[in-house]
Amino acid sequence: MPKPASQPPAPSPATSSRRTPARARGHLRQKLKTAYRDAILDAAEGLLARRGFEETKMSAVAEAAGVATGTVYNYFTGQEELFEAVMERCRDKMAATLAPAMSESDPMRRLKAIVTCLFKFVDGHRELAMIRQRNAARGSTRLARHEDEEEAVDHVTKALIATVDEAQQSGALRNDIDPLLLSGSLSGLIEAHFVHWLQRGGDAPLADQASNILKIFQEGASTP
Amino acid sequence: MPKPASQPPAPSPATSSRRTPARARGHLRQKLKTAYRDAILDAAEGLLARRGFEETKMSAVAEAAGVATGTVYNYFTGQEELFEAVMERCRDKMAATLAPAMSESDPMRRLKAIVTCLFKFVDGHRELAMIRQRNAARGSTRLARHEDEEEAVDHVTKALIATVDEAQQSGALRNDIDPLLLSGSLSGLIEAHFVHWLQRGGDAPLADQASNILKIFQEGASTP
Amino acid sequence: MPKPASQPPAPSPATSSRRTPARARGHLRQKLKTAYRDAILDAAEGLLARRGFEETKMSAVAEAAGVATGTVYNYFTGQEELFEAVMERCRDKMAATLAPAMSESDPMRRLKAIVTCLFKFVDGHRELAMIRQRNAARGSTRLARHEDEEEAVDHVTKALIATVDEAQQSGALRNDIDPLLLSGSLSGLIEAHFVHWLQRGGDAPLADQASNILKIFQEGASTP
Amino acid sequence: MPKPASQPPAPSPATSSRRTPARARGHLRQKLKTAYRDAILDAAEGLLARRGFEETKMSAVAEAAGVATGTVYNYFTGQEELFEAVMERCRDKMAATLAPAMSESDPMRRLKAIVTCLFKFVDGHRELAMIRQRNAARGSTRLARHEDEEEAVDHVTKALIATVDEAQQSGALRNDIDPLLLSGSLSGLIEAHFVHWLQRGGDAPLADQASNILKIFQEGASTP
DNA sequence: CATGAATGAGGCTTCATTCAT
DNA sequence: AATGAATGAAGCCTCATTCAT
Repeated sequence: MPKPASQPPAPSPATSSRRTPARARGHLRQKLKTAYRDAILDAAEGLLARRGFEETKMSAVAEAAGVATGTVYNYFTGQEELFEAVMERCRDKMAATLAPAMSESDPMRRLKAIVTCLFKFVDGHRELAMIRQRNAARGSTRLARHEDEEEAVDHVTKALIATVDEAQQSGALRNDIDPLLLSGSLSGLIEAHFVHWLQRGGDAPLADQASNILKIFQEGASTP
Repeated sequence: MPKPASQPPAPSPATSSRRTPARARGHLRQKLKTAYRDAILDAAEGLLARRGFEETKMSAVAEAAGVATGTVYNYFTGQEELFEAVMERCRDKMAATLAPAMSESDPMRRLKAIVTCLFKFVDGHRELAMIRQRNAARGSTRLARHEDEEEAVDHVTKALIATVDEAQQSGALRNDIDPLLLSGSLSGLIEAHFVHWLQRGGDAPLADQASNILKIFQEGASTP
Repeated sequence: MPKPASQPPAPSPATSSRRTPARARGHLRQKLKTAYRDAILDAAEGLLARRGFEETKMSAVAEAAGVATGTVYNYFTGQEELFEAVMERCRDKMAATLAPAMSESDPMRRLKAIVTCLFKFVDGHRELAMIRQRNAARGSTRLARHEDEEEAVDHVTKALIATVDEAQQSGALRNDIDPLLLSGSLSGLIEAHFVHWLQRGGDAPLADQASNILKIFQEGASTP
Repeated sequence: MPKPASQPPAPSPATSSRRTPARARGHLRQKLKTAYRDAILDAAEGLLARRGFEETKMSAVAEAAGVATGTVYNYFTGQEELFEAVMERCRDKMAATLAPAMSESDPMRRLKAIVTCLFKFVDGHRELAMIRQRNAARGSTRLARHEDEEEAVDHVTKALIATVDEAQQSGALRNDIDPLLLSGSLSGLIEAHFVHWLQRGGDAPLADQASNILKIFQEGASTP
């Protein structure tokens, strides 16, 4: 509706020359901008998860988002920034997902809560989860490439490390292993379950397996 | 060094184009071909490990191998086949490395032998190992991509699965977990150690940590 | 400042959409239109002088003018017409600047007056002057491009040609040289002084040098 | 002729396995490379002169040179380097053209020789000359842009400045004018003649007009 | 009309592959 | 066969222009 000629209330005479109040229009614009931005991010996220970083062309992202190629560049300066934004949003969502788990005070229970949260997240955001996994690989290779660059460790990884460390100090976990290595081991177990789940088709809910992981992690694989 | 071909005596310049009997020449040819092929594979392997799949250009491979770009295409039909050949050779070397471990009859001892062999291999072929890790990530994403394609599971992975299965049946490992998941967990632990080792700079010998892994795998991380 | 439009009294919010009688409103409209148009031209002029033709983007012009990109297209059909309009306005201003000089009847005095006017103009409108110089180069190359296109010779150039011609016929200037070439020579001298002035930083008033130019033009560079 | 099977002289048995002697082949390659490079430079030169810097697309250069787009990038890293190379070759040719004039010891005669050389050059290389002129404009605008950048003054300009300076010190040219301004004035005169010549169609030989220029420069335009 | 984001044609550049020598 | 330059398809990005609000 471009021209609602009658302005019944006309709240403020000063702005009466504008058909739509500036504030409302700005709000609309803002919403539209966010919608576009999100659509692009969503499209990129899906493609990144499905095809990987190198196979994700800007034009494909634009098409998937239902916009023109140039539009993408109105929201992101370039490919790198777009992908980075996807990763960041991914990290943010993961961090948000993790938040409730972090309030658990007992370290072992917190570990379990973390894993449960993670898997709940994966159940709801398979694509994001796949990106995260890819990026983990990317991360470790980058590490090999520029061994001195920034750490950029995942929020989740950090949480695991801290919690494992705490559990070791509280005597709940064995003390004869570098906490970094131990938390890495837990990460490896988590990823193994994730991969296993993917290979199974990703149908069954993953969250149920959190206790499985911790069972293995805590008790080991030997016959009890 | 693509040209180790020794030129025997070369009796007379006039007949030099037919110095060698046909059979011997064929043999020489064969050797030369193999030498070229290997040089190219070696170069590709190094670059793949160092720069990754997407950053490894055919011209760079050629240069690193000391041949012309076109030559690469005399030995491989294209980039994909070349990289595939590198991966295959990598898998073969891994399989060969694994062979002695497989002769161990007791499954638990065999598991430890496998891990030890793996880490010995990594100590000696860091580049190959890095490729393998990269490819693992690649593999799992590919899996997602063409979920119905070839299995292409690693020899090592197969060995682990079979051995874990055997150990479960012999009662050495807990029976309440899918053998695929259990062996995947072991793989995850192995990779976690590998990554940890990479992050530490990859200096210390990795083989020493085989027992560490199995300790965690068997006993778990809880305080004994 | 595209909006100098003073809003008279604005008697009642309810009738605010019809504050002004139609004729007055038309007048206002006209003024507003001109104000916008001028703002855009001014912005374009500044950017053209500063960044050059190829580096001057429509969006930058709009921003500098304080309007939206699309608005520019309400006043000019496109980039070419806008730039052409800038050039035309530039030519017009030059012509206006030149007017007083043209009333001088003696050709030699008129030449000096023209040069003086030119330099006064440059002193006051450095940007326009720079555009004019740029366009001179552009012009001569365009000439080469579509050798048959419009003449589009500058008003100043025309004035110089006519005056030089007159001076030749009056015997004040040598007759053995094509008047076009002779006036071109004077133009060249003028431009040389302008460039020299630019390279010196463009600080000192340029108008003082008018007599220098005419000295060289009339007497030549040899020791008197 | 790819396979001249008979190698009559066979100078050195060691290289007999190569059909074509390495040196000869290298020579051929070198020649071909130079031919390509020159073809590209020539094409770029023509387009730069005809269409200008901003209108000269890489693909057009390639097409004009009769090569594929990518080929251009085998010889120049990018557009900037290509254009720079054209300009450099242009400068070099100009410098070479100027060389004989510089051996003249008397400054006034040298000035005339320089102008004559310049015009001879223009007669033979109209395109290069046009590029030079464009670049002069470009140069002076660049100057305005980054007023502090490198000087990058033309060899010709330098020669003129030095010679004019010398002529002033020898008393042949008036001393009451900044030598830079005086040589600039001469440059302006030269360019004016060049432009005039272009506008006349560039048919008549330009070199004949060298004396005209110096006449004006030395004696001025007033009736003698 | 003003707005300013969407559009998409078009430019520059890269690199896997081919091919004449 | 080896060579290495030529090729051109394809990707990223810019920016003049359009158009819904």
